Order: sequence, then C-alpha cells, then structure tokens
Amino acid sequence: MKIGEVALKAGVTNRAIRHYEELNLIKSRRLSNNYREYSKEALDKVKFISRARKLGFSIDECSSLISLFDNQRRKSVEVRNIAIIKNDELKRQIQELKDLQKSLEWLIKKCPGNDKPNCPIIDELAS
Amino acid sequence: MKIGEVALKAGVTNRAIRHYEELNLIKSRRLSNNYREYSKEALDKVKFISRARKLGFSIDECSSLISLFDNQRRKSVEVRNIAIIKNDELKRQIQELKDLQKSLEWLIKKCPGNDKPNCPIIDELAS
DNA sequence: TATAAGCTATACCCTAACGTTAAGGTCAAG
DNA sequence: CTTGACCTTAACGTTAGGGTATAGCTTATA
Repeated sequence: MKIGEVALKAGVTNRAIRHYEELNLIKSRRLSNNYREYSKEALDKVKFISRARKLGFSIDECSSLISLFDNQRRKSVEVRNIAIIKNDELKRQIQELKDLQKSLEWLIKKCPGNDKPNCPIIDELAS
Repeated sequence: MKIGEVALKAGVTNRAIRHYEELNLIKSRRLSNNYREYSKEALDKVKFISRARKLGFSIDECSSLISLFDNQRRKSVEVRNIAIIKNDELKRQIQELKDLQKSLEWLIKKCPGNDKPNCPIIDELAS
C-alpha cells in the first residue's frame, strides 16, 4: 500500500512516516513510479511507533522498542526497563508541572483582575 | 554593567541574555569597545524574564508580560488573563501526562520482567 | 613590557519531531 | 485535455537557547 493509506490506517501524517523512514525505523520499497510501497508489517510498525509516541516514548526509545519487537529472543526485562525509566521521567515531569501550576494558581487568586494597574502577578515576577 | 554581571545577578547565561536582546525583549547600549552595557532596569527585566520562564511562560508570553510590566496604565485583568490561559494549559498538560503515566505503570506491572520474550508491553504496542 | 588569563564580540551549527511551503511528477476521471 | 487527488524531494521554520570557533579587549602577573 502507498503512504497515504498507511498514514490513514496508522493515524499519523505522511510526513511523519517519511520521517520515521529517514531515521530507519521503517522501510519501504519503491514502485516503478517511485512511489513508496509498504508491506503490512511496515504498517504494523508505524502503528507501533504511533502508540509508543502517544505513551511518551521518544523516537530514539521507539527505535529501541522496535528492535525488541523484532527480536524474537528478547527478554521482557529489557522492555520493562525502558518503560520503567520512562515512567520515572513522567512522574518527575508531572511533579514539576504540578508545582508550577500551583504557584501560578496562587498568583491568579491574588490578582484582582480589574481595570487598575496594580497586579500581584507582575509584582511577583518583578520582585 | 556588562553582560557577565547581569547574567550572574539574574541567574541566566550570557547567551540567554543576547538571545532575549535579539528578540527585542531587552535593550542595551554599547560601550566604546563594543561591549554591551546594561542599566539596572535591563537587569530587572532579565530577572523578570527568568522568573516568568521558570513559571512556564514562553518567550512570546514573556514578551507580552514585559509590555504590561512596562505599561503603567495596564489593567491587572490583562495580566490575569495571560496567567489563566497558561494555568489551563498546565492543567491540561498535567492531566495528559498523568493518564500516560498510569497507562505505562499498568503495563509495567503486567510485565514479568524476566529472560523470556513474552511481554505485555510489546503486545500492547503491537495490538 | 610581554604574556597569559579572563571577558566580550559575532557567527554558525545543533537539538526533537515533525510542519510547512515550494515546485513538480503521476494517475484516473470527466 | 484538464482538473484534482495523490505522490516526490528539498529545504526552511519551529523553541529556547547550548556549544564551538575565532578574534578583539582588558586586566593581572612575571
């Protein structure tokens, strides 16, 4: 199948697929008119990448995961380790954002939000 | 004062200051040797930007905030609106990350993490 | 006074993961 | 024959600076 169909079925853009191909995460052969032709396995990989990306994995991590996906002699602990690292990163990132959001919320509550110039948010940033 | 002193006092790099200047967030005059010379007001603005960045505001948003900071006839509601938008963005982003993290955690729990190839994480991504 | 250390300048390349033109080739339908 | 949908490559834009190279200026030390 051609790139548009793969994109549609995997729920990503044509550009993303070409990008993954540039990075050697997937492969295609060429038709006589130079159009890319993808196998069902390639489509599956694009779907795999799409899901992994949505789970927060970077392209680099997706690359590792695909190698494991391809490797029938993989050890599940290898996959699990990648996931654990990502999970820890996510937890840390969430906490950072929560702290920020709380600070911002606090400032918003203190701001009268009227027509006058006096503003605790500006004051805090300028302090 | 020169760029190094401003950087030190504001807790940012020289490069960041030059970057802010390129984007017209701050200004400097030049000494006879072409070195940048900053006023105390400029230092205050760099500090302002630094704090705003740490609160999650983009450079573009910092630019708007500085305009309001400079404007003595600003309305606090304008500042508040920018902060509210950012706060909403943060909340949404946090929720997304939380959902991701929960999904990942669930998969990690289901994975045996041993020497065998069978892996629910891979299975899920490939499903 | 000469030299080294330290600060400053401009300028170009790099990051992540594509988005977005630009400019053009291919193919089926009307 | 033309229109429109789909495909191609190439290359710049995005975010917020970091890193590096090269060179000029300043200051402290030998």
